[in-house]
Amino acid sequence: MSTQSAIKAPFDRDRQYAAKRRAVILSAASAFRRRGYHNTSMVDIAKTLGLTKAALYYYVKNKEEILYESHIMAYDSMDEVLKRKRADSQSGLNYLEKLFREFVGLLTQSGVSLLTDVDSLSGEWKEKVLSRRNKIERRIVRIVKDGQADGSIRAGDPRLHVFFFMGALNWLNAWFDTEGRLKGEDIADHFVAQLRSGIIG
Amino acid sequence: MSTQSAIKAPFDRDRQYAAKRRAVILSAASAFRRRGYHNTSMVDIAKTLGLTKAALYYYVKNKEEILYESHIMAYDSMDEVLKRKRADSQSGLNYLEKLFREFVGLLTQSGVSLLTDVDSLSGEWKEKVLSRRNKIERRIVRIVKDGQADGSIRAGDPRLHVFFFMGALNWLNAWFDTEGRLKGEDIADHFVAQLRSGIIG
DNA sequence: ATAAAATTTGAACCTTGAGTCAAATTTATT
DNA sequence: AATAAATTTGACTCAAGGTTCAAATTTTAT
Repeated sequence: MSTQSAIKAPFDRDRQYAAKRRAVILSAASAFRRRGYHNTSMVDIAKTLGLTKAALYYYVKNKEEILYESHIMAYDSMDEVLKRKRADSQSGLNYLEKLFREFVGLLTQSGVSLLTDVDSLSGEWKEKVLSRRNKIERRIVRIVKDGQADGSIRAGDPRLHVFFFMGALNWLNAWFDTEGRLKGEDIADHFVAQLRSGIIG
Repeated sequence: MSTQSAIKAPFDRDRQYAAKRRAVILSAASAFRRRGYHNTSMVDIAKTLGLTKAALYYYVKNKEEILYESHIMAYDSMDEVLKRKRADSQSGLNYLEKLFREFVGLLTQSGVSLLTDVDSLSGEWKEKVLSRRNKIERRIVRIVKDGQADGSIRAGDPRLHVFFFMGALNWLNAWFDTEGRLKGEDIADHFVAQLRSGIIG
């Protein structure tokens, strides 16, 4: 046990730390989504976790970093979906449907939130977040274009197609209530259907 | 002129005052939409109008009142559209298309903004704004139901139909740039088409 | 059991920005 | 031109909340 733990112990420590840091960010992100960034104080975030304001600074440089990391986490999740679903694309439309369903799942099942408070980030951080968002948006636009090429998606400015249903996604984020009677699966079904018939070729 | 102006003068004063107050709110609303409520200071608002922070308080009780009034103005505009378009409804779908086009017009042509910072309002004010929003939402849900009854709109939870395309509207509000190359009319055409095919019966 | 490292805290500090107010300035009235 | 009313301002107060840090506490390793 001694040689083992000598190696594992610091590793576990790091894992503990990382897990706690992650918890801080996830908890904060959820509050940001519900109440907004500026309506959520560091004290609020700390209290939710049973900590003191000061303790947060052991895990995080400042409040802005929390906001930044919540954005990054959301985009990481989306990237993961993008990557995971890449293989099985029958047609552009089919690919898009699958993606959209997964995205709705992220927002309703997992605790992922798309945040809108990008303007509360400064300089560098803001740029990074915006560039991540643009990257994803461009990838989706690309898929729409492919769908238009293979005839599965109807003509029209692909960016406008994307803006339309991405708006639905962002708005979902604002009204969806985990406790509510509407179940995530049902919403996904409905949204995918509406996406599909809205852009089918 | 003397008897006339004796009557008109105070009236004109009031009009001046009201016009200026309105300018304060519109200008602030535009800033709120772009940068967010909390990222816009009273000094910012004042500077845009060539005034000093203190002068704003001659027109407005406090910052929150500005946010409240911007919300109300937006909903007034939407109510006006709702009322104006009521008469000529062929079918539920047709009515909805017209409404949606007008709404897109409000956001792209007129300076109207749908704001999301409801949580920065307190108690009474928050309730009033939410009740206005719900009222409009219910009216639109009602139209969708009518459309389902007359067969012009396809089945499915009407609230989800509404959430979907209202999301597009709210999101439009976030990305649309008055200076950009996309013209309001084109967006309206595209969005109406997508709305239509997304929910047609 | 003890020392070292990790974690958390209480009590301050500091900055930002909202709101106030008496005085100054501008505009309207006679 | 003089006066009154309306409008704007500069200088200030004040509270909220983010951030810091030395000390206290808890956890881990020997």
